Amino acid sequence: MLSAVKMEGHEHSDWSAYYGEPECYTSVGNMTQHTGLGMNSMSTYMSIPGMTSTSNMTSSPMNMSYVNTGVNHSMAGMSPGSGAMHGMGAGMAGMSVALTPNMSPISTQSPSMNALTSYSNMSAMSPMYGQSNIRSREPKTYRRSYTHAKPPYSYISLITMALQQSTTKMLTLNELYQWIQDLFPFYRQNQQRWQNSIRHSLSFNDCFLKVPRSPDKPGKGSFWALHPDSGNMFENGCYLRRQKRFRCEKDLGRETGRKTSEGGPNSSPESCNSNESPHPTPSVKDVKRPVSDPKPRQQVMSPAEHAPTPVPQTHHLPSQQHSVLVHEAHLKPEHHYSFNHPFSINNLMSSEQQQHHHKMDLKTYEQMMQYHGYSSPMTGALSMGSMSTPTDTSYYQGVYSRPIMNSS
DNA sequence: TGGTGTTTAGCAAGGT
DNA sequence: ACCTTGCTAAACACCA
Repeated sequence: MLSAVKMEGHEHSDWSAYYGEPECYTSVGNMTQHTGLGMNSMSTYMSIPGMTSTSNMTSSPMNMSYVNTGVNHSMAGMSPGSGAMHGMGAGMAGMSVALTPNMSPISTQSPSMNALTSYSNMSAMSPMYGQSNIRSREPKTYRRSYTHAKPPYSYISLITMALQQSTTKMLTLNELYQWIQDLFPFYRQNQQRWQNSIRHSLSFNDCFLKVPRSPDKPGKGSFWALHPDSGNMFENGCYLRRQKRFRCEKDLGRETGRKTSEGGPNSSPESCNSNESPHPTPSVKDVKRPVSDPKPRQQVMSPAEHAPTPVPQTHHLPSQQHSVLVHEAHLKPEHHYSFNHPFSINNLMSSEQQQHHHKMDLKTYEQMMQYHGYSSPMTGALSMGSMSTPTDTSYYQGVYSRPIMNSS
């Protein structure tokens, strides 16, 4: 299963270079101290001696622990009884089960802290996270900065997650940057490198659509959204690697003669967008893509063609564009994030946050659907919990027991 | 001028 | 071996 996942293998040297000290990349469902909700699932991305991915994945109710094998270091960073885990409440019972016996000191003594502990390292690298009160104890336990731990997600995954987490399902490039950096401190370094890759991914992959800004929302850069048909890119909600690359259906029809998946002489400008939007008028920019381009840029939605939506926005993005996406998402419901795969975004984000935003989005969605004359229940892009702003989504803040939103 | 967006190219890794 | 996916670098154009 995980063998199908490319685990940043080319960066193995990077990993091993960091393995001098404990390291554990973990994503958890909910780390807030006030609730046990959402702890039924969790994913761990850690390097643990003597652990194999297969051995981990079998017995765990969470179905996985992502483990780097062959790494010889201790779990010192997950020191049992660490004060960093103060306030971590119940509801994390499922976590310890996923750990192998050699992690028993942790799991037995404090099951609720297993996968969290090492993530506390991240508080050391950012003033923002360093403010966490749970960080105040045993500082020397957290020596290794998590900026070194590259998330197991591909850039496409990260973009997809960010977009899906967005209330409006659209983000500007800068917001994407911010979301990724907020969630993964690894990406606070070498920005030129990965941001270039992000831009490349956005432009290159059919699954991402560029949504121009509306005239009343001037600013730099367009919005980026997920293609409404791209819902199956990450089967079972696993964001590690796409099962299959999404390509525009119309392009696919023309790409029979394409030599490789990356480019072809047959991507005509009028494909793809023409029937996905009720008003298929591509912007000027999108019709200029060369014939050999792998991804014709006609997929851009023109904001002027979409009726404004009198829906209260929980995000700062243009409402009419939001409505467009919701509309299209409604036509092509996405289900891929309804799964609870360990590497799904559901596990990356606080489930409580998701629930909260789910409610918000549901309300918004219903209003929107009313406006547009739709009446179907929420099954599309808004069906997943979403976040208002990237700053709200900081995974680590959730880890650090920061009271999140509705702590009722 | 810097950010954004597009395109090309090379490479690595995994799957068939 | 070949194909596909993903990452990275780089060049270039456009625009606020």
